[in-house]
Amino acid sequence: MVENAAEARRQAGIPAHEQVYRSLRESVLFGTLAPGEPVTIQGLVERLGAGMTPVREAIRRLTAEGALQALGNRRIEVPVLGAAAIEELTEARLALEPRLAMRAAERAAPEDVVRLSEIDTRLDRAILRGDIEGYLRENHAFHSVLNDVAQAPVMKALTESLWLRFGPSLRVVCGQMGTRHLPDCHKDLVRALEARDGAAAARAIEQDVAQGMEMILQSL
Amino acid sequence: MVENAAEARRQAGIPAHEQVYRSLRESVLFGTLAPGEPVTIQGLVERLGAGMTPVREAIRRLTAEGALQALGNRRIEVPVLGAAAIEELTEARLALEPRLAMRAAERAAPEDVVRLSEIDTRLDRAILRGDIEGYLRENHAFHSVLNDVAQAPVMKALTESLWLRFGPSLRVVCGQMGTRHLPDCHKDLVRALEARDGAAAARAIEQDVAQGMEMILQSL
DNA sequence: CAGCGCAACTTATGATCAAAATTTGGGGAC
DNA sequence: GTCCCCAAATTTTGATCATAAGTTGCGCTG
Repeated sequence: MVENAAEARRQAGIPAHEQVYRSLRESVLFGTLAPGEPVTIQGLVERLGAGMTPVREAIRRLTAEGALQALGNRRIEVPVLGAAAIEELTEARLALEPRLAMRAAERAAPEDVVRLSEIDTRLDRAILRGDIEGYLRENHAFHSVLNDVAQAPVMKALTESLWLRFGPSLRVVCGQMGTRHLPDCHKDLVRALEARDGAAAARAIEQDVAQGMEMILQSL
Repeated sequence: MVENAAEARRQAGIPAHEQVYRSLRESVLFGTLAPGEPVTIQGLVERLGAGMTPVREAIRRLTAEGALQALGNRRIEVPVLGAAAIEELTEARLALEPRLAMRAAERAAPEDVVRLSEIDTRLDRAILRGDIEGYLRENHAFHSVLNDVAQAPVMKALTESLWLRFGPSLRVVCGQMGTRHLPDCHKDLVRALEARDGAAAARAIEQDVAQGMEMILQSL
């Protein structure tokens, strides 16, 4: 990940701070940034070949979104979640995501259902393959598309903030336990969308959230 | 608000970007920043007597929190809320704030109740006085303390993001309608906390949210 | 009303200063 | 003589600024 300088330049038009933001965000969700890992400005400047100001802005943004945590001492790290934090995240997810699923069920067009099915297929393959990053990416994509269909940009943004918070912990859990035993209530959800059954969609997501977060909680 | 340079320097130890952030945040919640108003970096540099980098960081942070909106064209403004946005904000608030109130009721110490009562007293006085900024500040303080008592930092952060989003619109409404007819279910809430009745606390907040947001919705 | 140029603003860099962490070295205790 | 602890020096990292370079939008001219 050192040759990104050239890659970054390639995407001209997109400001550097945005590129750094996306890159860092991916690292939090799917990459190698572990809970408790320190994030330094200068480290990112070197790793991404960007200037200080864009890196700085990206870090502030991700800190505001809860993906990073500013320690008092001008130091920044990936937050370490305790049991209380995970329980709170679960409660917050249960407050928001079933509502989004319900809205999605009321608004889903057939092509949306197709898109979600395709993602779920890829997700299953990633699980069988034991591909952790693939699982994380497709799982996130599934929920992201679902929340797009809900047409609720604010609640989607809040939910994304929650995902950024438990992302690193989820990745650790997957690394420990492999991709077997992962929750997958997506089939139920797709069926609920097809049937335009909001309540069923909400229940499916509720299951998915509860199982996923329980797994994180179990592994301390 | 031009002499803030000296004032800012006085608060040494707190980084400039943090000071700019707080100042700008106050402007969004209680100040004179109206929906649709453009926010320029240079304007803030001059107004606050700060450098570009700290201003830039503060803006990114507030943009991530939804207080500001980045238009595509490198322009930033205070978001203008339509009916759909207000309805979504209402749904999001109803998803989160009653839960926080319930948690607060389960955890409130007597001194917390006292603190909230005091704020509510000042709030009533501000209403009688017709002091809009005072109302906005005390109202926010009331809910902020309540959400602190709930001991749920993540859900509190999400809720703050919602307040930042409707803050400017609420202020406009108050300017149009004065401080009469403002919702105040805080007495019910304080009683519920005293009785440690979580369900009653949730109902009180639900009322408060519904009435307040309805008022914003009514005035377009 | 199309094209052009100006003015305002944004983006990004690198330098500079300050603060925190880490290393290093010396002195004392056992 | 060895080990440990504390303090000074070094190094790493963060914060801020001044400025150069690049966009955007607006108004003006033809």
